[in-house]
Amino acid sequence: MWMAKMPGSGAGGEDKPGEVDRGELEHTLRRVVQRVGRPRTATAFLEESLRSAIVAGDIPGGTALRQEAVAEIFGVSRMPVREAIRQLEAQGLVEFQPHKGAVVAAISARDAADNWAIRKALECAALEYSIPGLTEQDIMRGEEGIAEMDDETDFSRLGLLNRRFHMTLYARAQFPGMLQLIEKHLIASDRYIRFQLAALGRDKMAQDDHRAILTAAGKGDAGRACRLLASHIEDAGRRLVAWLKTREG
Amino acid sequence: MWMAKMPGSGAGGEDKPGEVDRGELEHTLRRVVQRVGRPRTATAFLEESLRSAIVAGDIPGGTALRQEAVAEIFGVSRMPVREAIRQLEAQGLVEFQPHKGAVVAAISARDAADNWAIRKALECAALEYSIPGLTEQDIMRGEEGIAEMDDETDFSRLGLLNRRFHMTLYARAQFPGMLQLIEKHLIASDRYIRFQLAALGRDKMAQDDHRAILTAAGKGDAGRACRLLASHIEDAGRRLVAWLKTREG
DNA sequence: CAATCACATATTGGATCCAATGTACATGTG
DNA sequence: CACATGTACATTGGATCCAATATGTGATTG
Repeated sequence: MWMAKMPGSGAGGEDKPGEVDRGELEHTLRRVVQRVGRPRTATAFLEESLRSAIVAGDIPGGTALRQEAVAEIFGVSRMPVREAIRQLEAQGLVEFQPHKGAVVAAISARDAADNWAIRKALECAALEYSIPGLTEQDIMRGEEGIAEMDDETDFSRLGLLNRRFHMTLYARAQFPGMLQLIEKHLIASDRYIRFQLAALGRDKMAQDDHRAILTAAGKGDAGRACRLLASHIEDAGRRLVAWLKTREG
Repeated sequence: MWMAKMPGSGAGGEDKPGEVDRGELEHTLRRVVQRVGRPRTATAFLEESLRSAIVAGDIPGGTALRQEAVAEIFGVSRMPVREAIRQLEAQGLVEFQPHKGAVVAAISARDAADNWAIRKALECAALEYSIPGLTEQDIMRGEEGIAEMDDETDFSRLGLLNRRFHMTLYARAQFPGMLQLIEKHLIASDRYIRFQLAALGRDKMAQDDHRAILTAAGKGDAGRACRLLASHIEDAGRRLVAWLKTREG
C-alpha cells in the first residue's frame, strides 16, 4: 500500500543553502494530506495535495519541487509525482523546464494583472448570462455568503467564502466550461488575496461591493450588476498590482 | 530511437556575443531547430503530435487512446504517452477516467457553445486592451491576413490563418496569459470550424466582418470594433451550435 | 591568470516489470 | 429466466532500473 509507509524514512534533515528545506516542506505537506483525504489514485492524490498546498501559500513561490523529495514525503515512487507535476504545470501553478525540474510559480505583479484581467472579462460575461436564471434562493444564498464573510476571521477560509459567493452569482449561466475556467482563476487569485490580506488586513469595501452587486442582480438589473462587478474586480486588481509592484521594486 | 541527436550538443553552450566565431554556427543551428520545433523530450513530441492530430480532426472524437497502441505507433514506451495524455486532459482535448483510460473529447453543441461564449468574453476584452497599442504595421498585417484567407482553399490552413488574424488584433494587449488562453480556445474552436467547413463550405460573410473589425480598430474606434467582434463571434457560434444540434438530434 | 575542458554528481527522462483495477463472459442459484 | 457471482483477460497505475542531461568543481593549457 502506497500510503502506509509514510513516516520514518526521510528524517535526516540536511538543509543546503538555496535549496528546499526538506523538513519544513515535509511538515506542511503532511498537514495537507490530512485535509485532502485519499482519492482513487496516487497521482490524483498528489495533484490535489500539491495544488492545495500551493494555492494556500504553504509552499511559497519559487520553491523547487524535487521529484525524489516529494516522492519520499508521500511514500510513493517518483512516477505519480511526475504526472501530478505535469498536471500542475498545465494549470499554471508550477513552471517546468525539461531536465531541470519544476518550481512553484512565483507571485508577480504581472501574473496578478493577467489573472484579474481574465477574471473581469469572464466573470462579467458569466454574470450577464446567469442573471436571467437566478432564483430567490440563489440571492438568499448570496446574502448568507456575505454574512459569513463578515463573521469570518480566518484568512484561509475567507478566500473560500469569497470564491463561493462569486460562483453563486454565476451559477445559472448555461456554460459549465466557462464556470470551470472562472473557478480555476478564482483559485489562482486566492494565493494573491491571501498574500495581501496577510500584509494589509482585510478590505471592508469589498463587502459593500458584494452587497450592491447582489442587490442589482436580485432586481434583474444586469447592466448595473455587471458594471458594479467590473469595477469591483478592477479595483481589487489595481490595488493588488500596485501593492505587488512596490514590493517587487 | 525516436529522434535524431543534435550535433555537438555536449559543449558548454555559452554564447558570448562578439568575437567568438566557433560557437556561432552551433548557436544559429540550434535556434533554427528550435523554431522548427525540435522536440526536446519524447513527452513533448507526443503531446504536440497528438494535439495536432486531434485538433486537425485526424483522430475523431470518442476515439479511445490506448497507451500501448499509441506507444507502439510512435516507437516509445508507454510512459511518455501517459504524461502526454495527462497534459492533453488538462487542456480539455481528451477525457480521462482512472483505470479506464482516455478518449478524445467528443464534439458537441454544448462544448461549442461553451467555447464560443468564452472566446467572446476574452477576445472582446483583449481587443479593447490591444487597440490603443496597435500600430499601422499591425493593421497592415491584418489586411495581409484577410487577403491570404481570400486566396486560401485548403480548409486546414484556413483555420490557422483565421487564428493568426484574430491574434494580430489582440497582439498589443499587455496580458500574455490572457492571450495564451485565447489562443488555446481558438485552437480548440478550429476542430469545430473545420467540421462545419467540410459540411457547409466556407462562409463569405466572415471576411466582411474581419474587414469591418480591422477598419474600426485601425481608426482606434474601440467601441465599434468590440461590438463588431462580439457579433462576429456570436453569429458564428450561433450558426455552428444550431447546425451541431440538428446533427445531434 | 583566465578560459576551457574533463570529470563527478545530482536530477530528470524513459523503459520494463509487476500489481491493481475494470470489463466481459461464463456459470451457478433463486 | 433474471440475477448474482466468479474467473479470465485487457488495460491502466506504480515501482524500479538504466540512460540522458544539467550543473558544479578542479585540472590543464594558452
